[in-house]
Amino acid sequence: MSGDRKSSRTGKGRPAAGKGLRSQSVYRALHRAIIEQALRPGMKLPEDSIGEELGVSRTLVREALGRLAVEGLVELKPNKGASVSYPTLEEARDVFDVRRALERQVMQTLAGRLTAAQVALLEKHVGDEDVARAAGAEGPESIRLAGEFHVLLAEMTGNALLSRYVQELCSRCSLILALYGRPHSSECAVNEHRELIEALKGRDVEAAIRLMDHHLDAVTARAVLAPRTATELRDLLAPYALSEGLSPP
Amino acid sequence: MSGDRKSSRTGKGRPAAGKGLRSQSVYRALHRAIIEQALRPGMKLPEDSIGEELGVSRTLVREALGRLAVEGLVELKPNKGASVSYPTLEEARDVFDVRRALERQVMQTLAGRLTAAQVALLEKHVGDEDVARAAGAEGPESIRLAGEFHVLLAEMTGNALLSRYVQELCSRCSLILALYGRPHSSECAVNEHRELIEALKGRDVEAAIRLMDHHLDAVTARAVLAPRTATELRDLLAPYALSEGLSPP
DNA sequence: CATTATGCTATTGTATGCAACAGAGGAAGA
DNA sequence: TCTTCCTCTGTTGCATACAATAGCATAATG
Repeated sequence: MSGDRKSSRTGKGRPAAGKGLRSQSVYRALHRAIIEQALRPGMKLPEDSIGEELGVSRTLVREALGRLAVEGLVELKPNKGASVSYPTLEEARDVFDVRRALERQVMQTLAGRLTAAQVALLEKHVGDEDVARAAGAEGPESIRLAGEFHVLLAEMTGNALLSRYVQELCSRCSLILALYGRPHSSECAVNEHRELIEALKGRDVEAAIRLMDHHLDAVTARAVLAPRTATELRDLLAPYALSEGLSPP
Repeated sequence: MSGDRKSSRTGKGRPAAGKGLRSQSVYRALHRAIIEQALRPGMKLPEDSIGEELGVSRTLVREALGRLAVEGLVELKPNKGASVSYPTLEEARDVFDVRRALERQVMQTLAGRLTAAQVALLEKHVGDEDVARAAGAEGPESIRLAGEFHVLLAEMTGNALLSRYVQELCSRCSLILALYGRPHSSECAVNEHRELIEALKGRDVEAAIRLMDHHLDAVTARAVLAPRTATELRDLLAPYALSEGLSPP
């Protein structure tokens, strides 16, 4: 009953409910820049420079930064300005926990209710994922596409709010994977996405939910989220230690 | 393991991660005004007037409105300004669906892990709810307190993000209940909250989750969310028709 | 030499000014 | 009378200007 009640087309045409035209543009530009790691975590984001670079005033940059801060992609310290978020391991786990909860809801809503067109769209998307993985190895492009698959699913529920939240969470996950992800992190994700589609075709809701749980477990496991609470510096240096053949006691 | 890992005190001390000082004040003022229905749904919110009323410039009002828009409390149409959100029934259902998913996660995290202090805090809160219901009948105050109970629970998970989302959703639910709620809508909520606390004391996670599901079902049912998809005007006029003894064909 | 005081600079916080757009109301024409 | 166009007002979109704060370098002092 709720398979595609709104605009089911998951495409671009936003519901137009937004703010100023150019403000939105700045927001999107920064968003993409962060997700694709042109702007790396921790990097400072001065209003002046950005505005100058994008040809707009501080006002619009400020507005965009504010929104990005609400969504957790940038950190905004009073009188100290904005910087690209540098999520801690704790925050990373929080994000994944919430994401699991919401994606379960997605599966519950979608299982056994996908139209043929929707299935086709999803399959086309995993095709794109395959291409991206084959071509650009597993750069930011792969991470972005993997996230978009989940956003696509969420949008198909017809629940705009659910969709917005999943999108937000996927953005943050991109950041997190970029920070803590091991090389080859999105390696087998594509196959898992195919399995998800298969599960959704059937009517076994429980199975679909379990599969999504496993998928997200796998994604989490591929990141370095396994280590127990350790001081931030340790987390930061561990990869370098390993790559140099050093082993911390 | 994640019962109270951060600041466990659910009290006031915000993590200080915010923007300008006065901007925040404007935001909070408007937020409260909306939740407590001083500003009713659909009401226009001109930047000038509000700024004048609060003694600040349009800039800060604009910033606050932007944030409120992201959180779904105000609607922001380009070149037409802001107004208090007037959620449709569809949107209301969306909100409740997402809320259910997240509050399940809350129960799962919390069941059997509450400290004595946390239990005491929760019980004190339901006490306040009782007082409010007895005194002010069931005005906005009751609705606000009912929402705060759930926020309190979410904060006890130690998951800041989960907490933020639940807070956002509860705010929207306040709006929704104010719009579509029947009289006496929060009537038995207090007892249900007590039952939730009892369930959390035990270790039966499944039972706790089921109870929360039932509670939210009940809350939803108390609103007018039952009627099937109907034209907006109809929803709007139905209560008036009933109160006048008229029955639409 | 260490330490504290102090002015400078760079960046944010806030207010205001100007241009653009939407909508209401009236005037002109059919 | 009805329609159409136009002006006119109120409000937003965006840019700029000013005030305030943080951090740093430097200098003064024990």
